[in-house]
Amino acid sequence: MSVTIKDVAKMAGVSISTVSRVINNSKPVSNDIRVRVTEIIEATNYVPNPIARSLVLKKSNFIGVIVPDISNYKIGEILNGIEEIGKMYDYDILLCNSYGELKDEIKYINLLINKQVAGILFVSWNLKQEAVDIITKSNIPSVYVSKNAKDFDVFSVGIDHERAGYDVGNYLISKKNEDIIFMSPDHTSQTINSLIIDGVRRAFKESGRVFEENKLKYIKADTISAYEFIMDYIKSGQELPDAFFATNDDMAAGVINALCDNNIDVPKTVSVVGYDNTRIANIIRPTLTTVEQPLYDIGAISIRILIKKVEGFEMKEKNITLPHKIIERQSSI
Amino acid sequence: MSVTIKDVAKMAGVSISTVSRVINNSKPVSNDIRVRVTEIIEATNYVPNPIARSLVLKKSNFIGVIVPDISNYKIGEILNGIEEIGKMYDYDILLCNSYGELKDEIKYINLLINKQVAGILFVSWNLKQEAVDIITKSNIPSVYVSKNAKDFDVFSVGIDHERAGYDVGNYLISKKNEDIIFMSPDHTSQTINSLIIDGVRRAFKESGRVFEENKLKYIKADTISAYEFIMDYIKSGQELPDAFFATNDDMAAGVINALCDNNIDVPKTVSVVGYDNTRIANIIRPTLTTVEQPLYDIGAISIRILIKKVEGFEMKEKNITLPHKIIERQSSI
DNA sequence: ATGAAAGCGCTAACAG
DNA sequence: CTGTTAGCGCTTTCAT
Repeated sequence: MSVTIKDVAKMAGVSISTVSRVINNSKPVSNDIRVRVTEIIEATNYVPNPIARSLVLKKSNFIGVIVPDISNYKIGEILNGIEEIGKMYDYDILLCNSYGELKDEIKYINLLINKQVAGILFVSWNLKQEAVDIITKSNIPSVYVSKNAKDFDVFSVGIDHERAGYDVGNYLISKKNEDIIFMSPDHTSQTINSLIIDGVRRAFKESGRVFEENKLKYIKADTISAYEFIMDYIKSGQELPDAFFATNDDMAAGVINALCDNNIDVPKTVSVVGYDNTRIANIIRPTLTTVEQPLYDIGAISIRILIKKVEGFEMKEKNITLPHKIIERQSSI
Repeated sequence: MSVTIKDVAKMAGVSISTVSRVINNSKPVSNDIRVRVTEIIEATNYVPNPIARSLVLKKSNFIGVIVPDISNYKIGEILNGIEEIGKMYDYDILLCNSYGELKDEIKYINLLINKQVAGILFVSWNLKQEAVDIITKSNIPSVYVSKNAKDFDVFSVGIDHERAGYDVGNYLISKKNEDIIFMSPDHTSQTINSLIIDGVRRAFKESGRVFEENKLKYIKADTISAYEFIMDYIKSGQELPDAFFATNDDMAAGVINALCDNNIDVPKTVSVVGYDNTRIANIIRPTLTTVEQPLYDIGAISIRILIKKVEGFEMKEKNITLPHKIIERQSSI
């Protein structure tokens, strides 16, 4: 059915080795033969069978990408970068969705190793030693995207969440907010959220403030939960703080909605700051001050590094930190 | 390095064909041998090399998925369904992002054919004959997800946008909205948007109303453009309609924001209805009445059908239409 | 510079 | 039921 190297060889009146040589430029071939073979390749639309090639080379041009949730906005942006740059360098993306479960992460790592992917790009909410170990042992080049990747001896790309938290802390302080309430979905260490809060703590410390632990509230990471938290807060009759800082935009949106539903002026009475700069930040009223991460670039750079590693370049820098940015909008003053 | 079928055969003291037979259950094998081989396979952690298998079978267990935009919310949800069900049946997803460009769609189709994927799942905003032709000619099983897939002789999964538009039309009419303005991003035929509007037209016709073409406004499909359209509309002093229907939630959000910024009560003065039921619909105030599509299911069912085709089942129904639903929220009354 | 031949790991006749 | 053998399409020694 489709044309093979044999067909090309026959048509050109040469051996298949010669055809292989002109395809891969692996050994000198006399000029007239090279031209003839090339012509035939073009005429027949011949494309080498990548599977056969993989079999003998023991290496595919697949890059296995494991992500924790395809439909997540942030992951989607990162994947856009990965896919675009990957294709640019002629690598194909083998996509695995782990749903953030270590069990599935490991399952997919093994699957990718078995498929002899050229490289593994591992995106995780929370990197675990076990996953790193399996990948490392396989000797397959790998790059990690995870907020805690720097805790491991691996190549990684990301932003400095502690620093971002620090920046938000300083921003809030500079705006003369005395009483600030922090909303974060969890208190286990090593999550993005706790890194952000760590940064805030540092900002507080540096400006001689005390970070009161009871100002840190653990709320589920969605709009509804944040909304209800604020409703309860108001109902309880406690005094409002000068500002709320939620570690993701969804929560911040819930805060704004609850405040507005109680006719509390945002930002005049209370400022609200989010994190992630999702589409919602621009749509909600008042629009949301938040922290932007270069998601597309995280994807693009991580795969670029991975491909360099795959192709044998020595990389010096192991951890690439990309810049974040506070986007100031209407919700803070 | 890794253990092959040869190693297993040697260890079991049988031929490689026998090992192959127990792996694939392709031919009867005596029980004791089967047990012995199985034990060795487990002990050695042997996994057949999928590349070698693909080479001889001329067929991989990859399913090529071409999507128009990974980071798009709707695509992400569909991909979730595709990935999850695909993995469940042991197929791997080869992801290609076409950015909706026919040129790239074709490039990736050819790439997937060359990779000998087992099947192609083609997701497109707007299916073109040329793409269909190439896939069809390759004889690779395929399933399409595109609002205009039904215009071609292919297997497809989706919702009936015309019918959804019809339902929205009837919904709006039943709510006693006399004057309605429709906002849609384009007027080229065969887009989702025009299908929706076609449905509205039918609803109008059936209830004896005239669909006035000047009530249909072509606006760019983003929040800002819709916002500005409404601002201009109000500034121009024209009378407000009873309702706005935008063919996506982002636009509807812009409408709501503009209306609210002008102190126009939604829904008491004007109702607003969107389309897609994105996260924004629940976050914006007032929350948005909109049309929900079963995105995850579209992905899940389309790949399920594709896999059945790949595995040789005869499918009778070519076009699967999944149910949509109007989600009534605060923005309409 | 070129060709013949071996072999990557596996499946599928074919023979027994 | 089991083993032998011939490839799948390609790369890569090893000769020439």
